[in-house]
Amino acid sequence: MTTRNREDYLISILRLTEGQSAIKTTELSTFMNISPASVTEMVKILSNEGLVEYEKYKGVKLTESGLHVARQVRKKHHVMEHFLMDILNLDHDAAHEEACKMEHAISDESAVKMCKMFGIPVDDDCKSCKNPCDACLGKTNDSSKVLVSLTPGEHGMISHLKSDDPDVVKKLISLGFVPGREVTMDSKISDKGPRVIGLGNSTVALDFGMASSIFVDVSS
Amino acid sequence: MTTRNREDYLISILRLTEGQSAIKTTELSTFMNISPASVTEMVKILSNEGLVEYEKYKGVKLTESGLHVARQVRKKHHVMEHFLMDILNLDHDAAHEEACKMEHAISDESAVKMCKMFGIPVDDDCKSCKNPCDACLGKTNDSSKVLVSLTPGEHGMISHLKSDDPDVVKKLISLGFVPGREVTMDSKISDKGPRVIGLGNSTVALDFGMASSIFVDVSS
DNA sequence: TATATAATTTAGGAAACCCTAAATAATTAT
DNA sequence: ATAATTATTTAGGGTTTCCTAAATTATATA
Repeated sequence: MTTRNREDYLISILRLTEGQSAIKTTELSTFMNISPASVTEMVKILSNEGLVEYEKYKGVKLTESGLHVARQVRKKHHVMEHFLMDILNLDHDAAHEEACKMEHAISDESAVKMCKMFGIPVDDDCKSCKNPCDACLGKTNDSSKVLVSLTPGEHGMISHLKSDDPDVVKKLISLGFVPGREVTMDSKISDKGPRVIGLGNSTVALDFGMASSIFVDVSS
Repeated sequence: MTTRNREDYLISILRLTEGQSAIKTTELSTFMNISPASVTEMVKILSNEGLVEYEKYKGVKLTESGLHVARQVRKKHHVMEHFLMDILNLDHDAAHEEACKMEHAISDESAVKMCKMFGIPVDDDCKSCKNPCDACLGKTNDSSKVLVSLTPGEHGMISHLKSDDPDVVKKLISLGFVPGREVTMDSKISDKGPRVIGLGNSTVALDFGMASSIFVDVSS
């Protein structure tokens, strides 16, 4: 069970070893603003716990398990920072500061859920991550699917419309595609082609762009 | 500057003194699952810092300033617990557990923002609080109006979200409707019909229910 | 009221981190 | 290659919290 402190050491080491293979304890000490002596002491402990590889006078680097822990924590940092900046509107410095505390308090599970919920973009951790979380892959928790992605026969209720072009939304509404209505995917010509959609008793054909602006909660 | 630990002591004392005026160190010890000796020791420290009143063999109670700190922390606990349960779908026990850690990591400011964001109902702390936060009063900013009530062309900043259905809030957040963001009422189909809303560069159509859960500070 | 029991506090110690100063190893310059 | 300099580690201490065992005070019983 790694403590807050140990986690801080690990992510700092991760940060500094990016690119290089190992760093000197003095570098770490400067980076973390902790005396060289304390760093040496801690690094020996982390080494005993199998989280880092350390050779006297040579340097430190993370082991596999240390890397795993560090990445986990850093991912938590990113999620929290995102939450604080984009949802609670803190400025970057304040968000970073606070995320440094939160990253140690949030559970793995909650962090993943938050990633999913906010559809957090790929963070650098996941570039080299063996099993990146959904969030890092760009998925979101929003259960609704874009209409174009439905297969013929699938149906559901329109949850919302979203487009960069206001005219598209208005046009859709004027066609009767309003949130709450039932739609069915009838058929499609091609992947990027128009879609034939069942809407109430009528059937409407929409081009790909329009159908990409409709989000539906699919019924099973 | 109170540490995590001290904060834990304070909220435990708050919890146990509710109703009574003072509690015995042994009670605290049982409640916190910490040895009586350690509690006595800590209580002396808290007393020196002016956070509790303590008389040997008599008992402990919070001072004004201790009460203030304890309430602040407990408010944070409630907000986090709410977030974890209603937004991230943790069950109560897990949420409580995790909130016990988060409550020490989140800043006062962020906690207030979260209260506002979720329009958290009055929590018991604020009943006797001298300056309860807006969120606790349930009065979410007089000046804010429900989004559905805006007339086309009106715009403003989202002040908070509030709905009886946690899924609605979640969905709104995942769509980008978070406090602080600018929204414009574009058009409405009918009184109880969906609304077309400008959000950043995109335009979204939401059904009446969703749009009724968004509160905005209208700009003049 | 005197004493047995229970509650509470003091004493002494341990673990996690931090620090400064002194010692030692590594590096650089002559 | 050797001395001077710099980097790193060891030594010795300090703080915060925790614990167990022993001492003390309060309470209850006879």
